[in-house]
Order: sequence, then C-alpha cells, then structure tokens
Amino acid sequence: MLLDLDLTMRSGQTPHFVWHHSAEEGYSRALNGKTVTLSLSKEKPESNNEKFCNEMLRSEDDLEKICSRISENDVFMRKAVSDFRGLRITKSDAWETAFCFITSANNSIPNIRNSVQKSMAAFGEKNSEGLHEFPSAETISRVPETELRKCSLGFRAKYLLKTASMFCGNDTDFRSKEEAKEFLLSCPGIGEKVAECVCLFGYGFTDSFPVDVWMQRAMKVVYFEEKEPKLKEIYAKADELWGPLKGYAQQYLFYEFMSNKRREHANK
DNA sequence: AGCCAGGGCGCTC
DNA sequence: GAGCGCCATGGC
Repeated sequence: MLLDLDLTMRSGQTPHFVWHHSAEEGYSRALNGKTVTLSLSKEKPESNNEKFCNEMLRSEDDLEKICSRISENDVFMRKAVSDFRGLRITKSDAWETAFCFITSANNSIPNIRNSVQKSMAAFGEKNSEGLHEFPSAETISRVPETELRKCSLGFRAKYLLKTASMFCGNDTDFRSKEEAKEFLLSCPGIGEKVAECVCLFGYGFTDSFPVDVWMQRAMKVVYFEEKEPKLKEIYAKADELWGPLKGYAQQYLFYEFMSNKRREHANK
C-alpha cells in the first residue's frame, strides 16, 4: 500500500489532532479501553488493531490509481501528487471529526491540536495505560461551558456543547453525503466548509470538497486565470475535473499550494 | 501593537 | 444572498 504515514498523520486531518506521537513508539490513541498503536515496519503500516487502522487509512483505496486519475492533463496536480506521494485521505469517527473542525474555525493547526488534546485530557476517560479516550458527544454535552472553555476553545465552546447534544440526540449514521450535510449544517458552529470536512474525513464521502482560504487562492490561480471565482463555480469546476475523487484532489491541492506559499514567505 | 490562523454567526442592504 | 464586524486564543 502506498503510504507516507507521517505525512498522512500530520496533514491537518482528524488523526493529526487526536493521535499521540513519539519518535520511539510511533502513533497511538485510546479506543474502547485499549490502546491502538500504529507505526511503520519495513515501509508498511503495523498496528495492534489492523481493522481500525485499515479503515482510518482507507487501505482499500488504490492511491496510485487515484493520483494518476486526478492529475490527468494537469501539470499543477501532477506536481502536487509527486511532491506529496503517499499522502492519504483518512476516515475517522464523525463526532471526533466534527469536534476537531468546529475547533478549526479561525484557528491555527497547532492551536486546534492543543485544544483537542486538552479536551481529551480533561473529559476523556483514561484507559488501562493511562491514555485518554476521545470524550463522547454525551460526555461533552454534559460539561459546563466554563469547564470546556479552559481548553482554549474560546467562542467555539458553546458551539461544541450544542453540537454535542445534536450528535447524541440523533442517528448520525448517514447513507449519503446529502443527508449528512443537511444534518451537519443544522449544527451550531458547522458551516459550509466544516460540513464538507466532516463529510470527507468523518463520513468518508470522497466527493466532498472543503473550500477554505487556501483552496480559494489555489483554484483562482490554477483554474480560473486569476479571476475570483464564486463558491458555486469552484464546486462545479472541481466536479468537472475530479468528480467523485475531488476530496483527494482537494487535499493535494491544499497541501501543495500552502507549502509553496509557506516557502515563498520563508524566503522573503 | 497588530495581524493571522484549514470560519461561522448575526446583522445589514 | 452578498458584504461586513465580531468572536477567544496563541504565535509571530
């Protein structure tokens, strides 16, 4: 399986915020009272819970084929899939993903991770090895706002509380992206962009296409000849170019464009 | 000091 | 339905 584990686990998707990492032990998290481990052994993923990790890493997806599809006749995308070879889209729990991306609003990736980790430490039960579980929606819904705010969540705390009760009060096992999105958009703190993120990283609908400021710039420069496109036009173009795989295209485009700009900035 | 960070909300018009 | 200020917090 084509996989760059470090790139995938630190690419601003849900596992980046939830999983622990150490150079010696690799990646780990608490789950149902146990500890799931994940690391590389001879280029291949190794875990004590292969079922869980295979689902998270979407091991069934043929990344080689996906990358060649989304970069057909596309110089920019060809460079992106080459620069970030082995970057996979991950599939995590919908509630965990919703929590992470509600927290992402007007926030930086290090801060998001900090807040999520603090929330896990404060409200997630410890497993037998002292690792904190991700707190359930039920658990969070019963936390006083003042307590949740101590996790540096700021104005997002009240959204998380309300959305937590939405998640534990409804059947959130959706069959289609449309159903999932309708529910997600009814949750406080979840707008268009975060809804697409949860559809992609939390429900596994790979035709989702989260558009943030980076994606706006990337699409404008690469596919709209510097002319500012409307959101609907971006969606239409992404669908035309990549169809059901536009979630993957988004991740490579986001990463390629952001790191280019980061480099430019660093060189100034 | 001021701006930005994988936005959303509530208010205008 | 598009445009705007505001929202907490941390890093630079």
